[in-house]
Order: sequence, then C-alpha cells, then structure tokens
Amino acid sequence: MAKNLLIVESPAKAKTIEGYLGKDFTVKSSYGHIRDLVKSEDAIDIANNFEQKYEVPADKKQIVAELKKLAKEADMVWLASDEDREGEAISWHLFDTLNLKDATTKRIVFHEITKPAIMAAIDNPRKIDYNLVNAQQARRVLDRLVGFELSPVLWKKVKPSLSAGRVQSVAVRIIVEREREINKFKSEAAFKIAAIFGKGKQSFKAELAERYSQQEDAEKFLTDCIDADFDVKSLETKPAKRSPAAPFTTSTLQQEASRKLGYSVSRTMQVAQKLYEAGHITYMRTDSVNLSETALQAAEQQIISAYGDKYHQHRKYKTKSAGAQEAHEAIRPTYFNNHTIDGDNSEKRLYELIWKRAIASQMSEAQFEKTTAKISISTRKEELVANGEVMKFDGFLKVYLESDDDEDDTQQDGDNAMLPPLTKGQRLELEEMLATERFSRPPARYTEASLVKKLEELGIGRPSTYAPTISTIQNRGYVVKEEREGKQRKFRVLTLKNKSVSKEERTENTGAERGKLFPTDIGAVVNDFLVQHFKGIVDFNFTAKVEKQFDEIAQGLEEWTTMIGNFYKPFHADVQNTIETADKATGVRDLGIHPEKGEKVSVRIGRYGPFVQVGENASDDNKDYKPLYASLRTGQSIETITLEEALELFKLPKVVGEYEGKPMKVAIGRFGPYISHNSAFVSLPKEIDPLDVTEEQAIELITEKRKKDAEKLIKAFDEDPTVKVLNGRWGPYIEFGKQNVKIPKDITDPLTLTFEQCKALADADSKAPKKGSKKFAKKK
DNA sequence: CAGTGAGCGAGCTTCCGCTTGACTT
Repeated sequence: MAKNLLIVESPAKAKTIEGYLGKDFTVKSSYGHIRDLVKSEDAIDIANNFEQKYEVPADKKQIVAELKKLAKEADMVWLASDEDREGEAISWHLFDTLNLKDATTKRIVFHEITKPAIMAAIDNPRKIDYNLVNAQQARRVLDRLVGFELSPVLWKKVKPSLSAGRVQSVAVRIIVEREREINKFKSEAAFKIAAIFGKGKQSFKAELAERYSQQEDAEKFLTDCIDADFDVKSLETKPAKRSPAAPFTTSTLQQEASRKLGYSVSRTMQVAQKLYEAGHITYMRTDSVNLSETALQAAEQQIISAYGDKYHQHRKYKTKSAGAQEAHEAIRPTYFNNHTIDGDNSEKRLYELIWKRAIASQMSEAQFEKTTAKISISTRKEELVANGEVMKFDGFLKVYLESDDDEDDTQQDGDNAMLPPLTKGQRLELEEMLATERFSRPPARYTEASLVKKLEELGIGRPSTYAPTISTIQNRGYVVKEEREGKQRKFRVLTLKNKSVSKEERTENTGAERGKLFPTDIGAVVNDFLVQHFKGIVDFNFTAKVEKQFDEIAQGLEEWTTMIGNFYKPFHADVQNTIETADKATGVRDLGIHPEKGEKVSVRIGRYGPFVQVGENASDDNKDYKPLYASLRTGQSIETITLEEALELFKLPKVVGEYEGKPMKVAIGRFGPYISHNSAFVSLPKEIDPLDVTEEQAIELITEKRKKDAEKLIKAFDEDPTVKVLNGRWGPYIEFGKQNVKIPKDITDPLTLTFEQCKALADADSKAPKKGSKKFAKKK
C-alpha cells in the first residue's frame, strides 16, 4: 500500500503525475468540486451569518467514498488542487469531507505539470489558506443569492423557468445593447477614390485620403483628372515589423478556432478535451499565457532544428485580463516535436493550430519594408497615396498568422501589395480611376467567440464557464445563433477611363450574417426589466467590483460575511420592492391604428412568444368581442417590426385551393412556411413566396411529398393506417401516430414486425423514463 | 410544431465554477 495519497482535480493530470512520482504515491483525482450548496432554499442561513449547507452530489458519492478509503490507509494526504480560489476551496472541501487530520495532510501547488515543478511543490508544502477559501465561499454564496433571488422575480414578472445571474445576465445585456446600436445606426454614404496606374504586372493602386459625400464633388474630381498629369511627388521607405501573439488561453483558442476553423465555442472545448486526455496538449481551461521552462527549451530546440537559429526568439508574455488567476500554463503541445498527431480530422486541425501558435510565440519577428508614394495631380491640390510592402524576413510568419476580427478585407487591398520600382518625379500613366460609393458600417454583431472575448475583457466568467454560459443564454431563449439574409443595396460607381467619365449603378448584398448572436424578444424584455430594477447587478463592472472585495478577503483584509452582508441587505430590499411594486413585463408596444378597421395594433410577448394583436383586450361588458392575433416570424422582433409588416402577418394562414375534396392551407410555422392538407404537412421551398402559392403549385408539392414518403415506407398495417415502418436517417423506425419509436437491435428484419409488436414497442417506449425528466415520472 | 393569447392554482423552474462521462434523436 502506498504511503502517500495525492489528490488533483483532473484524472488526466493524475495519470501524468503518477508517472513522475513512483511507487510511494497513489495519485487520484477529485473530478473538480466534490461538494456544493444544497439545491433547496435553506442552503444559506442568512440570519445565521450566511452559514452554508453543503452536500455531496449523487454523481460524486462514489469518488468521495473511494478517496475516503484511500485517505484512511495513507500515511500522508497531499492536497494538490489548483492554486486559485476554487482550487483552495476544493482542498478544504476534501479536508472536511474526507475527515482528514492536520498532522497528516499537506497542501501543495504547482502551475505546470512537469517533473521539476511537482518535485519542488512536494518539497514546499503548506497549510490550507483559509482566507482564500473564504473568498471562494463569498463568491459561491453571492452567486447563489443573486441567481436564486433574481430568477423567481422573473418567474413572477415575466415568465416561468427564466433565469438571471451575475454572468449570464450581463452576457445577454451585451447582445441586446449591441443589437440596439445596430438598429439605431444610420449608415452614411461617401465616394472613395482609387486610381490604377500602369499596366499589367507594373500596375499599382493609389488612393485618395479624402472622401466625398456628394456625387457632384466626386464627379468633379474625376473630370478634373481627365487631362491631369500625375507625378511621383515623394517616396518614403520605412522598416516595419510584426510580432507573434502569445500562446493560447481558453478564450483566445476559442476565438481563433472560431475564425480559422469555424468551430463553435463548445466544439472547440470538446475537441481540446480529447487532445488533453490523449496527452497531446496541456490543460485547456486556463487564463495564463505562460510557458514552463521545460516547454520554452523544447520550443527553442524545435524551432532551431526545423527553421534555424535566426528564427528563434525567447519571449515572455504578460496576461492582459485583469481577473486572470493563472493556475495553469498556457495551452501548448506537450511535445513540440510532434508537428501533427493521430486522431480525427477536427482533432488534427485544432492540434495544428495550437502547435503553430505556441511555436510562433517563441519565434523572431517578421520584418517588412513599407513604401509610401505620394502622387501629385496637376489640376488638384489633393494627393493620391500608394502603399507597398515587401517582406524582408518572415520570422514567425513562417508558421502562423493570427487572424483578426474584422472580416472586411477590402480595406487591406493595396496595403500588402508590392509597388513597382518608382523614382521621385516620375510621370505616371493613369489606367483608370474609380469613385465608388461606400457606406459606413454599424458595429459588428457578436459571434460566440467574440462574446467570450468581451466577457473576458470585463473579467466576467472563467475559462471553465465560457462555453456553458454561451449555451445557457441560448437554452433560455434569450439569444439565438442564426443566419440572416442580407438586403440588396444599390451603390454608384463613377469611372474615368480613356479620358471620359461614365456612371453606373451596381447592387451588392449587405447585412447578411452567419452564426451571429441575436437577442430574442424575451431576452430584450428580461434585460430591460433587470436594467430597470437591478441596475447594480447587471452593471458591466459589477463582477470587477466584487472581485476586488474577494481579493481583500483572500488577503485577510476583510471578513467575508461582512462583505456579503453589506451586499445582501440592499439587494434583498430591491428584490422585495420589485416583487411588490413592479408591473409585469411584456414589452408591449403600440404600432398604430389598423387602416381599415380603425382598431389599435400592438405587439407584445405572450405565453407562446411574441405576437401582434389587432383590437383592445376583451372586456367584461363585451364578451363576444375578440381581438385578432398573429405570431411574429423568425427574424422579426417586437422592437423593430413596423405596422405594415405586422399587418402582413394576417394574410396567412390562407386557403389556396382544394385537393381531393379537402382544403390546402398555407401558413407559417416555427420551421418556416408550409402547406397543410388533410392533416399532412409539406414545407414550402424557399423560392416560393407563401403569399403567392397557386393551387397547382400546392397540389404538385403535396403529390411530390407523398411520392417521397412512399419511398421511405417499408411496411404499413391494415389495423391502423397511422402505424408505419419507415426508413429514416438512422435506419428503420416505427411511426406510431405522432410517436416515433426506435426499433430494438434484436429485431434484424423490420419487415417481420407485426402490428402487435409495434404497439407493444410504442407502449414500452412511452413508459420508459425519459432522461432528465423526474417530473415526468412523478406525474404518472 | 402545426394556429393558440382569460384566470385560477399546484408544482415546477433558477446561480457560478471545478471536473468528466453518458447521452444520442
């Protein structure tokens, strides 16, 4: 039996460390926190100095039992959870739960999983730092108090099952406010002037710094240039350099994987977890940009052997985010000599990104020569400017170039291009000059990854919670990740060519979005409610403010119960006051008067989502009166919908004709426009406008759908026509009315299924407990 | 999922941060 039990947070880490320590040590993992506040309301005894009630959750019972047993048998227990607030608390929870003794317990910490770091940690044990533990308790209690008092206010004042919290509510606020900035934005048009000089390979582009808001001015400029002479007035050459970015943290990995590989934040984390478990990379939930000494040496060796001496440059990076706790290394390959790894495609690509970024971070800067040529115009006082760039030494660019958030690359045109050899005073041949109407752009919508970046800048959330937070705000229906079609926009182009100026109008698609975060109406209403009644909590600096206080607690400068007490008193009073006095939040907005009926048209959020209402609410003295209702469509919002758009919604559902004696109705459902006929449904193809569906088109679509369904059909039953065996995407299944039933593996030939068998399978399926629905079982 | 939106009331929901698996229609 090993004399020593060492406990870390992650099992993959435990495996590595066990290898370093030898036979005298058993290394186990706690799998993160082993205890949490109980779910019930009495988790925190407010009257009794915020005393907490903890429990070991069901899924941790087994681990705790095993650790307890091993701890009893060991001579010494080493608590080696991470060196940060949460890690210290994990050590304390372990100490308390496993009934450890002071004399036989040691607390150690290390920031990197290398043999020298572990050995040094073992040589320098300490005691549990209770100030740090208290800071974590304050954090935990504050989050519970905020979350579990605010959410019920929303259930009463907005809708059941909603949630609010220190992190998620600010995330939603960021999205809501950005959307409003975009809606408010007034785009301004101006003509941008660009000239092409010379022909073929010798040609280059020069631009005018000034822009003209009036077409006449742009036209005048071009006309003035018809007979002008263009001379190189000055030439300036300057060296320039570019340095590599720091190795990845969780947040920057999520951003780059999103931009370069198109991964969602959660996908990135799933793939990184696999790489970590396979031993290919270091821990992927980190806010540190540091590399260990061993890693620095390995990187150096690798760079020198692969690219040569002059490509290596030793670099140390400093964290930029204020809240960073730096309990781990930056994300890097465990072995720099592995340029690629075995694994599936997504793992290979993410590994390559991590390898390149880490290697590049220790490489020399890239060097350029930038040339600026100013070109005079004989008929005008303005100058055209041409920029050229020549790379003199690639440095880190040999392996890696960080992408930036700005997707618009048109601005970079010409910047990176090479200029032909020019001399001062040289006369230039104008090939063509364009004045193109360009529009100023609204601020960009957030992607999952750019939201993470923003949260990190505000110090809100932690590496382990970025991905879950993004999921939460989508699961609650506050935010949707969507594609939206753009609009056609006309713009004018003036061209000077062959000594004459011509005008034309072109069209471009603008405002199209892919994978961007949009607030929903419920998200906006909840946000406005919170901003109105709990300004302090959804303030962008709230977390930073409390973090400062947590730091003071960690340093032993403040009592955690005092801090929480000071926070809770006014907060709880706000909660009480809001419950008593605030109106229900529905986001109601009047759009105007119905042009024919003369009745009021309004929008708001109802039980089933946002809808339009024509007419007043039904009242007691006129019971027969009923207002008209229509749901909003995806992409529409109660904040921006116009009266005209709202009235359009009442044109559907519409009967477009008859087929087999039954009406065909066109309507719009949650998944888009569809035709219903005899309780069957056909989705409408994108090209067909739901308002213009003809009877013939509808019949064609229905017969087509039937043909396709018939191809999928394996077996039908005389006993009941609603029961069928069908071929689906994942193999055959039974359609039992509206219920879809999977066919068990022991039935190899679905053709042999009898009606009775199908019925029995459907019965069993509906009785089987669905995952995550305890209430389902309770109700029955 | 498939054209709803009243009001009543039981019984439910909910936070953030550490960790991995167990789930797959």
